[in-house]
Amino acid sequence: MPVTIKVNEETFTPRQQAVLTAALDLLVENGDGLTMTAVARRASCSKETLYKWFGDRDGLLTATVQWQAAKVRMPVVDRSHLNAKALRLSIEQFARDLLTVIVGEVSVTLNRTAVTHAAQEKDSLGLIVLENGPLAIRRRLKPILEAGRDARLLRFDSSEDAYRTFFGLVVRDVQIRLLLGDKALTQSNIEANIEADVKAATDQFFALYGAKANNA
Amino acid sequence: MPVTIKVNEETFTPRQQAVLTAALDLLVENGDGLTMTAVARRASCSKETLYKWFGDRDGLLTATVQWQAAKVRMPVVDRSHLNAKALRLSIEQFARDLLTVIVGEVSVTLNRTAVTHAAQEKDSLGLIVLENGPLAIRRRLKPILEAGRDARLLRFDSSEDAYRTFFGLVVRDVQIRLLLGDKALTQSNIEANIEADVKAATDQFFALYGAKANNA
DNA sequence: CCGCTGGCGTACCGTACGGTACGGTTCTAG
DNA sequence: CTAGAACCGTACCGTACGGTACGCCAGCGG
Repeated sequence: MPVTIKVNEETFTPRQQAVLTAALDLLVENGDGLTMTAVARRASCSKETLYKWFGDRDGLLTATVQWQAAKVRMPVVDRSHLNAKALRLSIEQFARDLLTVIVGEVSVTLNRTAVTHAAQEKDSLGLIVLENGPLAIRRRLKPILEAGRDARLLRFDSSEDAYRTFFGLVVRDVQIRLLLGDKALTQSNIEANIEADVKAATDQFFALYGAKANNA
Repeated sequence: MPVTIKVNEETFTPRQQAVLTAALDLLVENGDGLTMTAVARRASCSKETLYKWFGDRDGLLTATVQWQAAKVRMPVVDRSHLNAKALRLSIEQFARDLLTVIVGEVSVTLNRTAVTHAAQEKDSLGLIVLENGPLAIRRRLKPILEAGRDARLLRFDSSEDAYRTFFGLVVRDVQIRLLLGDKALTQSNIEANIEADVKAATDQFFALYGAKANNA
């Protein structure tokens, strides 16, 4: 019952990772209709093993989400020599990574699962996704923004506000529409426009927070 | 089995509305742990009646979501005489309404339910929420934006892009964090800042799309 | 007063699924 | 070769819940 909280570098054996992969696949395919029996069959393992390793269904779900979420690694941009061009490229890269991740099928599935979970006062999954999603972005983006400000390339009072504006400009209504299953947003449809959207968002961000207003 | 699709003005009797209210209350309280038995008990009606009226569980859920979603009515702003001040007030009002709705407990619950539903290729609820949420905003906002453009108060190529930017600037990361159950966002916490956020978003929107850049 | 319809309450059924038990098999250690 | 651990496969149990059946009462037209 007291499932060992997998804090951070919980190392899963390859076999366990295979199980988690199977679980994730099932999650992506069948939505939250994830069955212990189904996972066991897909992973060619016994249910007893599942319970031995992960405690219960929630434990398996948590491990899966956590394990996958931790794999999303935003590239760290170096903020050593910051000129205008480098800053812009960094921001743009952030926007690109953010959009690419959010649009991905895995991300949509994970977010849906976490939201579902949060709808039953079991907020553990929600917190994990939150931590590895928006908050991770924030942690990584803020230093860059502040470096930009120190270099007089950006202008803002609160880096928190700047980050949230950035998030809004990039994500817009895409994520919620994907979560709600908007058929008008096909994968290919979005991916084709990612570059344009990234550029637009970056332009807008600099228009709002650039030290000198640039009317692109 | 063929649940009659409640297209639009499906008039529910007062008794039925009471049932739907009960269902909505349970949804808000217990998340998606909505049980037919629980609804019947709460509404003091029999399960048989529920099935007679709504067909099955999904039918009840759909009716509830649809009925509630339809109650969210954005005030229509008159776009007869558009000066800069009136336009700004309209936009601001939109931002305020949008944020207020999105932040509300009912909205969070409905969106969570719809997302959960969408996670099981049953996208009906997702479509309903989508239709009455983001898309409703879009339908109502676009004419105003275009009127603003025609009056040379706004400048943009695509009203679609302008709408989406507006959405992003207003909503930012608030909705997804609420859906994921972020404890740092308490109801009161947000509501206290709504006015400031609304003003900031409006300022930013006009900075990006105003005919003349105003450096507020 | 009689019968009928609508709806309440409850008991009931079937099933799906979380969780457990157990026999059989492979692998490793000594 | 033997003992034991790990694990697979499967059968099994308990329960929760969607959905149905039925008995009962209230209101109402005749």
